[in-house]
Order: sequence, then C-alpha cells, then structure tokens
Amino acid sequence: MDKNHNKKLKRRATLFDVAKLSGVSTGTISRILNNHHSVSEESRKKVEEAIKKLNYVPLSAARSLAKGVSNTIMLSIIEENPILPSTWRYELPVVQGIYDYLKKTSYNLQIGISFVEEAQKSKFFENLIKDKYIDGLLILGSWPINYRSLLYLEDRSIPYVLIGCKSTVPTRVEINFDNHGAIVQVIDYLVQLGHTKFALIGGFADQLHMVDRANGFRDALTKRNLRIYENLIKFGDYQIESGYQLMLGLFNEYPKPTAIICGNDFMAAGVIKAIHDKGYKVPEDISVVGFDDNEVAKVISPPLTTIRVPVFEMGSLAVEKLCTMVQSNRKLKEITILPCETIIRSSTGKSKEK
Amino acid sequence: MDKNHNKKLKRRATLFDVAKLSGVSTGTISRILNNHHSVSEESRKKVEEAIKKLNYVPLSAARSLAKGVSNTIMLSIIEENPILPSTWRYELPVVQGIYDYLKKTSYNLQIGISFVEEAQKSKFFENLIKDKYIDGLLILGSWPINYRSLLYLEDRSIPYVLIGCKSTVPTRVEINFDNHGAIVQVIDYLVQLGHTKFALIGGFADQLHMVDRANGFRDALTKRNLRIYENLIKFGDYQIESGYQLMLGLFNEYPKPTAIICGNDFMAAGVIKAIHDKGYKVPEDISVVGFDDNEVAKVISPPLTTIRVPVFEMGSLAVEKLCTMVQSNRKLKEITILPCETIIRSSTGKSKEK
DNA sequence: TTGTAGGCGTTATCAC
DNA sequence: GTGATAACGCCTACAA
Repeated sequence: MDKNHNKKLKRRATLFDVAKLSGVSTGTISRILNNHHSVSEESRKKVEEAIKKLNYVPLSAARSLAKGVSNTIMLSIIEENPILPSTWRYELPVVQGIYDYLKKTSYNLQIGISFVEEAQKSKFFENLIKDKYIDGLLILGSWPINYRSLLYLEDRSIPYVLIGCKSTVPTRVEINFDNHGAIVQVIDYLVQLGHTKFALIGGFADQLHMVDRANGFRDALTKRNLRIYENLIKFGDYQIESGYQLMLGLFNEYPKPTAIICGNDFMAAGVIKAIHDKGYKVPEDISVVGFDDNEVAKVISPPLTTIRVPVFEMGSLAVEKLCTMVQSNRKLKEITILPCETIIRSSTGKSKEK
Repeated sequence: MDKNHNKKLKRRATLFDVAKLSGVSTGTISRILNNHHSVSEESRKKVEEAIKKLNYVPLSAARSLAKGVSNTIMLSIIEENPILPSTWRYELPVVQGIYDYLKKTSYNLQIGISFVEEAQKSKFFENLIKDKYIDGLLILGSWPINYRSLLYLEDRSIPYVLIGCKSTVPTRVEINFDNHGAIVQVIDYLVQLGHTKFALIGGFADQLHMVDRANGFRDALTKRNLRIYENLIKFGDYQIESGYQLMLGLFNEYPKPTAIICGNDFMAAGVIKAIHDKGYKVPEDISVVGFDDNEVAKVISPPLTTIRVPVFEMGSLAVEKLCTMVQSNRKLKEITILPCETIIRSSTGKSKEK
C-alpha cells in the first residue's frame, strides 16, 4: 500500500506518457528508440523532446520480455578454495577488461563466483543460470571444466566463452595465454646465459596453466637436447612457504640446478629465501624465474625476472567474441592463445658453469 | 526467422505449459511458486511434478515486470586511474563478500566499474543506472562521493550503501573500516616500545582513508603529549617508488624519526629500501609500519608490521544492510566502522633512543 | 510514415 | 482453494 503509494507519486515515465506528451503513438516512439528506418524528422523531434522532458528511460525488463533477449552477459568466476592472493590478482584485471568493452555497449554484466569443487559438478552451469536470464556466458577459471555442464549450454544454445580454462572435450571459443611458449622462451634466454641444468618448482600439478608450463619446460629442454632431470621437477601450491620447502628439498638432489623456473612469483620468493638461507646467491649461484609479474616481483631482492600475462586483453577479447556470437546468433569455434612477455630483472644471470 | 525457429524447437517451458500438464490454472501455480498460503496439498504435488518434468523455470524478466522489482543489486566500483595494484587487491575480497551473501538469496549481482573522475560528476549515478533496472546499489570506492549524484538516488528512492567511502554530506548507510583507530593503536604500540619521534609517509593526501589516518596520527600523538613534526609528514601515491623517494627526503629533515607509519605496504617496502640504501637497519635504527597486510608484507625483509583491513566482512555486511532496506522498503541511517587488526612482524622494534 | 492491437511470461485481483 | 483475466511496459506485425 505504502509502497504503491510511493511509486505513484513519482512513477517513472512510460512509453504512454511519452506518447501522450508528444502526440504520436507508442509504435512510432518505439521505432525511434530502436533506430528503425522510416520515421519522419518531425515526429522524431517531438518525441525526443518529450523523452527529455519526462526523463524517460525504457524499462529493461519490459524490453527483454518483448524482444526475447536479456541484454545481459554473465561472468562466472571459478576460484580455487581457499582463494589465493595470486588468484585474486589475476581475476580483477580480466573483469576490468570485460567491463571496459561492455560499457561501450548496452549490455549489462552480471557476475557469479563459485569454487572449483562446485564447478566440477555436472549440473553446475544449469544451476547457476537456470533462474537467470542471460544472453551469453563468460567462464573464467584455471581448472578443467566438466564438459557435461557445457552440454547444458549447447543444448540451450547459450553462447559461451572460456577464459583461461578449457574442457576435457574440445570446446568452442577459448581465450588463453601462452603458458607453453612463455616457458620455452624463458628457457631459451637462460640457455643463452649458459644454463644447462634446470629445475621446475611449479604450482598445482594438475591446474591447466601448470600442465602447459610443465610441458613447455620439457619441450624446451628436449628441443635443445638438454637432459630433463625428473628429480628436479616438483610441484607445490603457489604459496611462498611451498616454494621455500621445495627448494630446500632440491638441495638434496643431484645434479644441482643452476636455474629454477617457478610456478609464480610467490613461490619464487620462497625459493630465493631458501637459496639465501643455504648461503648461496641469486643470481650468481642460481638463477630464479617467477611467473605473473606480481607486484612482489619488484619488491623482493633481487628483483625478479618473471613473465607477464596479458590479463586485461584476455578479458576484453573474450567479451568481444561473445558479443559477436550473441548478436550474430552464430556459433564460432576458435581458440586464441595470447603471447606473454618475459620481464628480465636481476634474479637471472650467467651460469657460473659456463 | 532462423532464430525463432530455433527457439520454437526447444522453447523453454512457460507457466501455461505447466498449467496444461498439471491440470491446474496458472494462478495456482504462481501461488505455489511464491509460497502463498492457501493451496491444497494435492495441486501442489501435481504442479511440482509438472515443473520437474518440464524443467520449468520462471523467466526473471517477466517476473520483474509483473512484480515491479528487478531482483538485482548493482555494485558500482569506483577506481583510481591509473589503477593501482593495491586497489585491485582491496576490491575483489569485497566483491567476494558481497557475492557470498547474495548467493544465499535470489538476488543477482550486476557490476559496473568506473574511474574516480567520472564518478565525481554530478550525474554519475543517473547515467550509470538510468537504463538499468535495479533494486539497490552498492558503492565501493575510496574517494569522496559527489552528494549531488546521491540525490538522484534519494529522489528515486533507490536504496544504496556506501562501502569504504562517504559523501561530503552525511549519507544514509555506510560501511567503513577504522582508519583512525588503526593508526592510534599502532602508535600506542610503538610508544610502548619507546618511540617518540614519528613520521608519516602517506598515500594520496585527500583520499578518504588517508585523511582519517593522518588525523589518527595527529590525534594519537596529541593524546600522548608527543610533538607532531609537520616536516615529517609527507604524502605520495601509494607506490613503492614514492615511498622510496619520500624516505630519502626525510633523511634531510630534523629530527630523525625512529618510527615511520606508511600509507600502505608498497610504500613501506620503498621506505625500507631507502633506509637500507642509506646504511641503516630496520627495525634496529628505524621501525616501519605498513597498511593493508598485502602479500608483499610477508615477502620483504624484514617482514612487515602492518594493519589488516576486514575487507570481506565489509562486503557482506554492506549487502546485508542493503537487502534489508530493499525488502523492508525502509530507509536506514547508520554508519558502521569495522575494527582493523594490527599484525606485528619484524619491521618494528624498540626505539634505540629509549 | 504512422497508429492499432496482440503478445512476451508472470503476478495479482477478483469473483466463485 | 481455485480459475479467469487484467495488468506490467515494451515491441512488432499488420493495416491504413
């Protein structure tokens, strides 16, 4: 009662109000709003005036209902549990890239945040969006996506784009960065500095990015005819402490590596600490490479050589593709791999074995 | 044509389909869906069966139109330009807190990201939401909000909650953390360690959080009858480099401070580097305190004493209040200040002047 | 070029 | 308790 009263008082203007004030029919106004051809300059002017005067704005829900589209894109963020700082740091630039593109359009951005465990259930996307009304879905994650939940989207013809993740089954549109190439490139650089004995101190072994990087690690060495020491390949959990412990462990292995590739900058920080604690120097004795170009890379000592990921671009490229699909009502099928950039600082140098 | 064809093929089920299959009227079904009283157990059962069989889900747009509510909350994130790492790091936990609450409800979360400059224009919120359909607005930022743009919200009776920011004019509901108290607390701690000469190397001088902290700084010293050295109060831009430069500058001032309060952990990292470069030690010669408990705090050496902000809680508390307002259609008026936590690590110690 | 009217999928108000 | 039926605000044939 009170509620309606309130609304009556300053009801938002509707098409009818505009029609009344401008003296043309609602049909014509709607045509103007949707830039249809064939409207006289005269009525357009009258209508535009009335719209301004009434401060009229179409009600999106009514529009959606009539047109059968929602004009909203959903971003489903799938996170590790517990959430790591590196995860956070990776996601927001993507969101930013997405919104940056979207704000030039009339689409709304709706978001959902879930944990990997939930997301791997087969009805995940069904549950996520069944009570929503969306035109397309962006999926941002770092772990394999259950292809069954993707089938629901296929079934409903809901366009979607994977960002930073893939499914066990080849999917349609996917935006990723070149994990494999980045490692190959950094190893090439280290080989030029005379390094031949490499170690890998990675993050979660079965996380998608890490799998690709481990492959890159092996491929780069193989390509150079360098030996792969399996005992120098370790995996942790992307945290500082895990880098520290794994590096301590590495001191018991043979041969001694002269260059360490790390899963991210945090692990690299831990690795460097372990090296220092053992009385060695970076990069004089051992070179260390991080991943992500997190802000810690600049703060630790020595400043970290690392790899920068084009996160922002991934986001905007992904929505762009999604919007194309939504608007053209066509299904694309393409996988985009964006290149990374190696940032050389002071944690890498010539091998002392050279 | 093709589009409609597609839709016809596997049209989503509507109320009418459920009505036909279950043999009851759409009215009854609607009542069941919205848990109204007075529906017989018998028809409820029939309807629920039909719903499951048809995989029926109400269309939110239609529902919104009929009910006059949108069931969506918008989060407007207002960022510094250029975006600082510390900003990013602060926002996502808030978003997480918000979504965490929201996913227990039937609300959707829609987001918008803007820069401070745009947000300070007087029609900002009007432009942001006029073509949207939202029940309430969350505003996340660190700078003063133009009260004129807030008036638009008041005018339309759109409930809103400010997170981490305030307006020049006292507003309704506001969730903040205790910048002032945090600094007072940390200075108390340092005074106990014998410090009497304090410097402040802050971030942006007119950013809200910083203003409160600078006040806290002065108030804490005044309370203790300690002298405030205005020449030891400097402001920068929250970046490492700025902390470094300002600290170098401080070496030319008199007296020499024995404890430095910094704008954030990055600035503290720069400050520590400058101290080391000048041949002094932390904390033996000078104690340093950061802010935020960013991950860098653990990585730098010595590990940083800093202040942790309850970001997650701010988010969930804010939506909770907002939802209360939306549902009760009542306007609250309350300002909530959440306490911070001092994290003591190794960058602070006894004053050598003690 | 324009107006009319039916439809989009729900909810809510009536009678019954 | 339940079933018609009129909103909700906009779009789009269709007819004029």
